[in-house]
Amino acid sequence: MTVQDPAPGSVRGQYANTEARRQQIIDATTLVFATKGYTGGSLRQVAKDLDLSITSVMHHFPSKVILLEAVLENADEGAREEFQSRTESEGLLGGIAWLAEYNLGHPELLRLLAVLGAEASTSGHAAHAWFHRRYVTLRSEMAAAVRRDQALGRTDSSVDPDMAAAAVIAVWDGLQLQWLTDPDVPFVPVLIKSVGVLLGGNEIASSHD
Amino acid sequence: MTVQDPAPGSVRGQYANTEARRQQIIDATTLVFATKGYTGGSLRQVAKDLDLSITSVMHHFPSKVILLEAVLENADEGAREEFQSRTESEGLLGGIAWLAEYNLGHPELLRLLAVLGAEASTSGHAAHAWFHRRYVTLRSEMAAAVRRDQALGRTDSSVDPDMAAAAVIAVWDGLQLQWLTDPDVPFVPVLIKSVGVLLGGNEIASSHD
DNA sequence: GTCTATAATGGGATAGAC
DNA sequence: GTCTATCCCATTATAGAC
Repeated sequence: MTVQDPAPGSVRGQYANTEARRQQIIDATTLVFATKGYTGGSLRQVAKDLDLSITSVMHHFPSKVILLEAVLENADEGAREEFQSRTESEGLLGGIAWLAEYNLGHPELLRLLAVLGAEASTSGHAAHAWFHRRYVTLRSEMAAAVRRDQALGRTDSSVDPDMAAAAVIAVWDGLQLQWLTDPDVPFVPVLIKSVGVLLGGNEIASSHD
Repeated sequence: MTVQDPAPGSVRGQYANTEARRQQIIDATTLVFATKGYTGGSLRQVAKDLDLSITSVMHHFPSKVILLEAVLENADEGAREEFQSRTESEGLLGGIAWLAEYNLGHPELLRLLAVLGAEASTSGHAAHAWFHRRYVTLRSEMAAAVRRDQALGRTDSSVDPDMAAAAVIAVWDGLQLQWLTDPDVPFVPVLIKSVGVLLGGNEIASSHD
């Protein structure tokens, strides 16, 4: 039982403000970490962007690491559910096509995950465990989607689901990085085409030509 | 004409030491930047690792940015030539297979490029131009290799060289990141398989099964 | 070519007033 | 919940001794 768990019927009183502030801080920090990284980004910058004092920021998030975790959770939640439902109804390729388009509208989240993901690849990093777990989950979810598509006859059964999952996530990450570095790179078309090829089908390739 | 360009016949005298020191500093900095990033890495740490004073380091590299550029050049030079010659003689897939194995022995360089590449995706970063140029060059070299393979009949002619180049680089970068985060990920097999599929051939797939 | 010393700036975190 | 003030440590960079 905590203050985040008010009695039923409560309007949360003063805590409504707190929730709004927390979200403001998370949003501002997302931008800062996305451009400077975790080690390079500063709470001072976050506070300045929000016209707050650094102590106010630290009132809501007692340490920089705790703020980092909140930022990561927030970044990943956004499109997860919609992606899952699209993947189930339209197949993996359909889900990916939707999410790719969605991502184009949120470059700061992409950059955040790219920058922090690379930074956190060293085992000592504050966010290493989070990203490790994220990749494991992502690969297994995507492999499951491939198997489902195979069972439904939407994907060639000769494809190895685990290999395909790792490869699809890899092209995705890699193309995003190229696009973030150079916005002229045709992110979505190349991704769709590549995923189509990796999943063993070329129906999409022909419908795209 | 600079001090790095001594008269013919010269033994370089005292400059031999300088060259060795420069390389030591570059190597140490590579490790530091690879784990902490550019903004997060410090010259203090570099100096400490080498048992030098920070001013000695800054004597050889007047600023942190200049040191960064030296580190990047050094990181990328290593295997470039061998990769090119392998690609010409054995085809793109052969070159990639060799380089992938080579890279497994130099995780710190991979991590450096991954961390800095993501960090430098924002246009204001000190190394942004370097990575932008690197991607452009890489894509065009790889597209040329695909065209050469196609002319020699080593690769399906229906493959779009530019798309394939971007996709191959992407799987590569993406798989490396997964492998850096989790060494259990079977980097080389998945890469070879994926590149084979992306290049339109499945001869390798069958020889691998 | 390498050192000590120092400057000026910016980092995370804490204490206590209101 | 937000503030001011403060602590202590790390950063890049420069000047000058040897």
